Amino acid sequence: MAGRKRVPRPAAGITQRRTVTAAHCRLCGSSRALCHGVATLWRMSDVRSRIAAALAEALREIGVAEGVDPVVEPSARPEFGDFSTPAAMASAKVLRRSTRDIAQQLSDRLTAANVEAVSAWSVSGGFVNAHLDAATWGREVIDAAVAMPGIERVTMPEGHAVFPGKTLVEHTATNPNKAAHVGHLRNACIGDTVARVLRRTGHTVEVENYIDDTGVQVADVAVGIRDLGLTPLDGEPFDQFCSRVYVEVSRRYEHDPALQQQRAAVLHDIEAGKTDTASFVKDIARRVVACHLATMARFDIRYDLLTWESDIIALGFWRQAFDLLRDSGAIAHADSGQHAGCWVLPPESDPHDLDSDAAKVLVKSDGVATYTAKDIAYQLWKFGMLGRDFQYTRWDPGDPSSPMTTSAEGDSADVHFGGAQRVVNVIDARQAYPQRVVTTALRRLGHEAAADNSIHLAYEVVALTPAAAAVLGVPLEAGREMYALSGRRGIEVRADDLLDRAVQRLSEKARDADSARDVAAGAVRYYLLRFSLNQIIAFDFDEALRVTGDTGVYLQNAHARASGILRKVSDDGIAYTVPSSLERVERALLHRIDGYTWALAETARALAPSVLTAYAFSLASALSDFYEHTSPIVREADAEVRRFRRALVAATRATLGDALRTLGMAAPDRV
RNA sequence: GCCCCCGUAGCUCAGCGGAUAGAGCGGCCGCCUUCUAAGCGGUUGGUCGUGGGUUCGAUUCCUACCGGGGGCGCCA
Repeated sequence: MAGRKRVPRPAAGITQRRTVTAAHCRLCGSSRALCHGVATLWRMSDVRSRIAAALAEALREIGVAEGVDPVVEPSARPEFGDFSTPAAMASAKVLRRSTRDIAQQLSDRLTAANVEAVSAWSVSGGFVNAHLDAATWGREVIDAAVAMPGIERVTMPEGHAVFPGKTLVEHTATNPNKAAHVGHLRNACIGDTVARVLRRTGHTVEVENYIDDTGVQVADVAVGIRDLGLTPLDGEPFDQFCSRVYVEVSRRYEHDPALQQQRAAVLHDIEAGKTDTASFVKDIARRVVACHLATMARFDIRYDLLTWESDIIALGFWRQAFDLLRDSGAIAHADSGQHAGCWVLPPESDPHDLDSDAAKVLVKSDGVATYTAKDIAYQLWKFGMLGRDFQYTRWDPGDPSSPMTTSAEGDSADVHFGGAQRVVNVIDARQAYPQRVVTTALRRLGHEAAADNSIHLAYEVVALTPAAAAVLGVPLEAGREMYALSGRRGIEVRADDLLDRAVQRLSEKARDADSARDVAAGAVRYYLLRFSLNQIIAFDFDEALRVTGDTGVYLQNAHARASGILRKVSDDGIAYTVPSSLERVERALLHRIDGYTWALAETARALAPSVLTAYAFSLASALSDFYEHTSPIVREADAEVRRFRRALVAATRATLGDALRTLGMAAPDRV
């Protein structure tokens, strides 16, 4: 590459289409050769993108475009300016010249580039720093933020691409045999937030909730109700009743192993298509799913489609997948060895070793397909590679806002699901191995792109601190730091109960019941989202229900505070101007607002909700800092200052509101 | 045995190659006749598990250990 091609710098606000030039796609991670047609819509409306583009050009001019990334970051400290780049230090090595000379050279070229809203460049300690013209930059940031609520998608900044085609997100997938607990809720909050973030950044998204209504867990409950005659207590919600049955049946298995034959009989009846047993089990599952949907709706979590495992079986999806796998040689029948009589998928390391410990049995010697087998069929369907489709009906025909649901019968030619180009499965980290088997199967079938775009969005579990375990009456063991949740043993914090407790806590100070409910749901969501995905959440009641500091309550309160200011300070209808000299807290707040699209883009790229929670907290903190360290706007005598600060608060409110809604939280104007 | 995750302040966690390692909670001291004190300021508190290595630069990347958790089923 000549490295001389001039890239025209578009004026602010101009939208351009261009192809990503990095060696690897930042979205899918594959090399450019494998990543087909990913294009990015970028708008040079933010200074940071403009600086990065100008820097890239400057690096080309000094001949290091290949070896040095045009990294531009917010300056570590205000005295270093507004944005800084360490590119000179990296260039020094390539050019074998002094950092200081190169920094000065870059600074000179950047000065000559006349980047809009940059007033000066400086060099300090190897960094080249941009100093912004507050009046120009501030107006840009505020205007973009205030306009944001009206635009359908937030524009991705420089270097961030939108994945083309449909992304299918599967989450929740709680077994339909018990009430959802806080672990299931973590899954649902992650999945729901990822879907919201992708939609907000311009992606096409479909959300599915997989219902395992043919597994052992629901069979356990069927045994408890049908064979043991367990009945609900007066007023006991059906999902909680099932939780109790599940624990009771599991307890009885230990004393009465013969009881497990009852479960085997139930599973056998389902497999054989014996309709009275199947409909009995399906009825249990339906009623529990109704409870799960109600629970999740309290957190504003909804689905486009409920996918029933029984439909995958009834419609012969596995049979179809099996034929594809067998005909392609991806799986083979083991005639001898430890897997004799089974159809197995050989390990990644050796596509022919049927006897390996790492080989995965997909069809047991009794002819029954394993769970992972059905998951392969489902994954193929998700990518539209099965050549078959479900029938669909409305979950609640009387409620158009209820999800669609798969069905084995009926006629629904007008609706279509699946056929995605990318699949995100939100499943806890313990299931990494079977998820890997699924992608291996796709690869063996020759579906390389689908395998590459099959994302197991793994997250660690929620566990109990000793304090939380004690609250639940779990016997403590000396030196033990974590206690696992277990629906089977009844060790759990139910999602509904946790929310009830949060509502109760907030009712003390909330203006009314609706407000307490909204803020409580947001607070619980925030708590479950703020940990990075590979961190086990050490669940603690005091921490989860806390209302001060780094909490959802603080964020929502900050939004209400901004709304309150806007109510009190009337808009006089005269256009604001940004002063050329800003207060420390004003500049800091503008920087946080300016950083929103970057935080959102990074969240979408990494599929990491905690990036967005951390951003939202930093924005709310910046607002508090501003609020506490400037005099009340409502009493501000200088009309220009008043108009500017009002606009600044309006921009903050718009941005924080957008962030909260993208996190699935309410953005209340009063609390 | 092999694989994955975690180890940063008393506690819970951010920080995914750049400038003096941050936040919340807890402790201590302050601030409500001022747009919501669910707030703010100050203070206390860290050999970033340990040893090597790569680099101009490492909490961040590599490697070997140590400690904790999880996974390696003809369960889901």
